[in-house]
Amino acid sequence: MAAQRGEGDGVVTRPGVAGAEAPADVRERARAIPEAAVARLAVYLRVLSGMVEQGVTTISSEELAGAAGVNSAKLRKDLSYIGSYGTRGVGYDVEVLVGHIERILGLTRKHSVAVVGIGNLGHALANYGGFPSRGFPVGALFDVDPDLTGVPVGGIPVNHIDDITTVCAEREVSIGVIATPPQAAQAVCDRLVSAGVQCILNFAPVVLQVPDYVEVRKVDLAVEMQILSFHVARRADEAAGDVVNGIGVDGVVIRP
Amino acid sequence: MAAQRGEGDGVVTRPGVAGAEAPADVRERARAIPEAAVARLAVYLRVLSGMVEQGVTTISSEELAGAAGVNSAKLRKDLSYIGSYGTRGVGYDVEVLVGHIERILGLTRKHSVAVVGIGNLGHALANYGGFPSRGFPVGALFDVDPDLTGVPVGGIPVNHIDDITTVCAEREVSIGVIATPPQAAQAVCDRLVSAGVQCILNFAPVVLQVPDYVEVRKVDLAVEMQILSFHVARRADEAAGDVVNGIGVDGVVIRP
DNA sequence: TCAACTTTGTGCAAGCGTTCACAAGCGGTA
DNA sequence: TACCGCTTGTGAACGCTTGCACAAAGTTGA
Ligand SMILES: NC(=O)c1ccc[n+]([C@@H]2O[C@H](COP(=O)([O-])OP(=O)(O)OC[C@H]3O[C@@H](n4cnc5c(N)ncnc54)[C@H](O)[C@@H]3O)[C@@H](O)[C@H]2O)c1
Ligand SMILES: NC(=O)c1ccc[n+]([C@@H]2O[C@H](COP(=O)([O-])OP(=O)(O)OC[C@H]3O[C@@H](n4cnc5c(N)ncnc54)[C@H](O)[C@@H]3O)[C@@H](O)[C@H]2O)c1
Repeated sequence: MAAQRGEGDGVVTRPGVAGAEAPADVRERARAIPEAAVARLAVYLRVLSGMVEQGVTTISSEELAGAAGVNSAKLRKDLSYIGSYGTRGVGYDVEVLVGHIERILGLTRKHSVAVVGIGNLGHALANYGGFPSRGFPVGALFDVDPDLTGVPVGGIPVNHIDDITTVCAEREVSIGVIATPPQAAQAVCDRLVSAGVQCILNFAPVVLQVPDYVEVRKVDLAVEMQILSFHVARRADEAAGDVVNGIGVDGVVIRP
Repeated sequence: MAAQRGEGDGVVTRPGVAGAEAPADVRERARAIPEAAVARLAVYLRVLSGMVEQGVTTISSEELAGAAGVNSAKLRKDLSYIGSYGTRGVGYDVEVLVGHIERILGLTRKHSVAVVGIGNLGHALANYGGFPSRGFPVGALFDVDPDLTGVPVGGIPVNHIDDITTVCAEREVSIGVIATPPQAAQAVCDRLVSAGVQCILNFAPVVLQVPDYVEVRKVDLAVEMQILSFHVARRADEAAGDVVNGIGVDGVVIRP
């Protein structure tokens, strides 16, 4: 399960075969893009979309890198994974770049999203306008609570969880979002998988067990905060330590 | 900004000095823990807390790794960053491990959280019981909307954003959560920073500019979905490609 | 047309993080 | 006590990621 990812990523591009047909080239290239670069490409896309709205037509790696908060060399390398679409001495055509990133990220088709668990968080997600506008229309909502079934949230009526298989099939759901209490998460996950959903975004603080072919990403806000907490603690320790060791005692506060 | 991190992390443990005082040892060790390991430690902590509740007293690296969804060697290495608290031939004492991870993550003190932007998402966050129970009491809520000021959400009355400096100081806020529309995010961030907040969790889809000493973590759900989308697309391409290339045509579907 | 200037795309080396594999250490047993 | 089996802790190798630095390739202006 963990092996699966390393396996897939490491093999890279079947070197010799290359050459002729463009589609194969694109395909092979897509396979070789490091996960970390994919995440950044999505960020570049967001920044570039903003640029388009501001009427910017051309942008240099330096400018885009600044706006995206990364090093320009890294940005160029990331873009090089998807092809050579820049013009030396000029920069990148914003719309062209948007098109290519969208293609690589598979955004040429819309991905219908199902939210399961229409509580506090589920309501916020269902009402959020940011998903449809970025290629992810919310296509279905599910909850176990019979009082909720039929009630429209964000314009979509809630279905009962028991209908998950048929509804997901009908509406061609490709991404499932789990926003149920942790106790229910694994069961919901299993039902999503049986319904044919292969991509899951999980907000419940539990580690989901899924078959190899299912991709799970988790968002655990408490973990995020704990990482922040670690940095605070480390910084406090550092400061304390430096004072104790007599380093930096001269009134120069380290990271004020 | 980037240089700063490498500097701090690389130096590692001033080897000779070791021995005597435990606190220095702990401090030096904390400095050397890789970011990726910190994120996983937070996950181990969550799993271990569950174990405590189930009455489990001892756990092997293999079991814990399974429950946390990682490789057992990685888990042991992660734990080794914080010290040697296992017993060979037996495993780890769950409570002891919980204590040490909490200490390393700085969870021995509570971190008061301020949520800014009490809209859809802000309401969900304010009502969420998962933060206080994991060491992050919500201490303040802010919004620009005058109709909201004074209204209690999740038991805490909303303050006006203009009072952010005084209120944050009073309540010793150490983590700021930004849940405003993207246009307002940078301004809110600046105000949080002026108010002395050094850790920020950002839900708005914008890249925040902050001074070096401020730690920002972002949660962009559309980016998460786009990463999932990439994998779907890649998988589709792979399947198509393999058929085209005549590889795997023998009816064996790759990742069905 | 040519030279000066700008910016991309990438080879390469260094740094991190992951994984393997096994010696060291502990508890239990005879 | 001496041995056995189990599990930790970690050195070392590997592979991914980052950042540097520069040739290649384009534009601009004379
Ligand atoms: N609210 C937040 O801000 C927040 C933040 C981070 C993580 N989370 C996590 O997100 C999840 C949801 O949080 P919440 O605050 O919205 O909880 P909630 O209790 O408000 O909502 C949970 C919803 O899930 C439904 N549900 C329960 N079992 C179900 C099942 N088997 N199938 C379908 N629906 C089911 C419930 O009826 C309820 O409507 C939790 O796991 C929580 O830990 C929430
Ligand atoms: N709702 C979601 O599920 C969701 C998901 C992902 C990301 N986000 C992001 O989170 C943010 C909030 O989303 P939302 O759906 O809650 O939006 P919302 O419009 O419901 O709420 C935004 C709130 O911020 C307040 N606000 C505006 N300007 C402010 C300022 N300068 N200072 C303080 N408060 C201010 C508004 O009064 C409002 O109450 C957005 O950036 C959105 O992109 C939301």
